Amino acid sequence: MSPIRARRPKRGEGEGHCYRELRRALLEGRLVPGQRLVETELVRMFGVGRAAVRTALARLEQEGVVERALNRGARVRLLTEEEAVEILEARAALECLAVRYAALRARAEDVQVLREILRESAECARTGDLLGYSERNGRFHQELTRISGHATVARLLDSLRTQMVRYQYRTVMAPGRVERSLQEHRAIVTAVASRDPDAAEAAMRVHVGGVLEALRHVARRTAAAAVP
Amino acid sequence: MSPIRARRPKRGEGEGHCYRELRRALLEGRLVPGQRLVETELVRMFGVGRAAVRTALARLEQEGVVERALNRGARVRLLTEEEAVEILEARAALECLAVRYAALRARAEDVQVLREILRESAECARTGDLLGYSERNGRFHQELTRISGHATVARLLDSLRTQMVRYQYRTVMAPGRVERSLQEHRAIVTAVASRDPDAAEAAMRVHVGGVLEALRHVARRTAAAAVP
DNA sequence: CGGGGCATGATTGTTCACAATAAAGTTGAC
DNA sequence: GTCAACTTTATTGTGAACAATCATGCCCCG
Repeated sequence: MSPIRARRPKRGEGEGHCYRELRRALLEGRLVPGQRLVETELVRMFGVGRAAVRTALARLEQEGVVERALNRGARVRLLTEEEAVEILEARAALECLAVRYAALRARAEDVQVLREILRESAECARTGDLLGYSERNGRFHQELTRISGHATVARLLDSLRTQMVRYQYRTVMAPGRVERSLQEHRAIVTAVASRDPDAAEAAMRVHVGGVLEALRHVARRTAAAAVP
Repeated sequence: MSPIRARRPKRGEGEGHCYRELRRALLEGRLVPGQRLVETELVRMFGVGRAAVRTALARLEQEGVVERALNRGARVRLLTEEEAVEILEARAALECLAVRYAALRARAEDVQVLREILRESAECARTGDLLGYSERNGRFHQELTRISGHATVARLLDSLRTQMVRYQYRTVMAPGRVERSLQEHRAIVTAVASRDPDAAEAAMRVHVGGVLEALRHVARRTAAAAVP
């Protein structure tokens, strides 16, 4: 597919390299759900051995991003609407926990970073740059989990966010969703800045509730379009 | 180590077989944290190829049960007290979500199963069978997630519970913990039986709060014992 | 014209051998 | 006796070949 490949990775970093590259390709949308992942192709793409590709795929399967059928290879997992809702619900529960820790542990510079992302988000919202907003949205949540310092929740959230990649930017498409999302983000930052874990969790709960509603709305619209 | 091995698995089930067996050995305490997992030994133990062992280890690493260092192989991951607390917190958040769904979706027979586990737990508590109680405790939570019908949360909880295996039965050792745990379980079943998600979540929150406190207590005692 | 069986190709699961690396053990000098 | 450099050994990472399985296309028969 893409004959351009990075330099041949050294011994020992083959599997990790393949894993990270596959993950990035997924996040950047270069791999669409349902797409087959043929091992020999990945070998050519990443310049690693088949064993490395194989274990990387096993890891991605464990993570829930890829599904493998016996003797039939791996493909990018396709989420049903129910699964997307489930993942978002799990994310919600964990993001609430994370933001609580973030409020407890945020340093002044962390709040500065959040405010900067907020500023960029507002700019994107003003100019109608939905893709840019979606990217800032991702960065916002990622930054919050980083600030939380909660390694376990961070790991779980990272995995869940990767799985949601296909729906991520579709949820902000709902009319008026961007403005509400931005407001909700502001509320979260305010709570974190004042080191109030309860308020932070409450604000996050409102936010993820809004995202869930948006997702359900998008899903309904998609379903309606599919049955004319 | 254990030369007794199950029948040679057929083609295609090597990796899965190895993964499940390793996982079971971990849960049954036959593998202790810090223990090295030499690939050739596992090959002999499970009668599968080294490639299968390799990918199984990769999956277990992704799951957080095993850690691997470059060129130095895999070993059962050893949890610090902080990590144990983190995992328990993540579990708490997800168990609350799961029990909410369980309350919404429980059928009459599901409640019967829970009541039966409760009965057995009470018997164990009465006779002072801590190990038996710990096992019923595990079954109780597992059953709740099954009833929830929430596949995503079930998967995450399963993974987190596996990681906690070393601390699981130590938390119930705290004096008086068994009785409180049993009462809390009863409250959860009552809420689920009356299909009240809010009450179920609240009861679960109390329960996991108690477990967390017990863990912190045990950890403190262990730390005190380590520094005489 | 349609469908079942059969060859064919593509792709995966597995095995083996080999190179690379880190840990342990050994030797030797000071 | 101790420490450093070297050797040995155990174990992992990797590559290539082989076998098993699935998908595809074809042919022959009805």
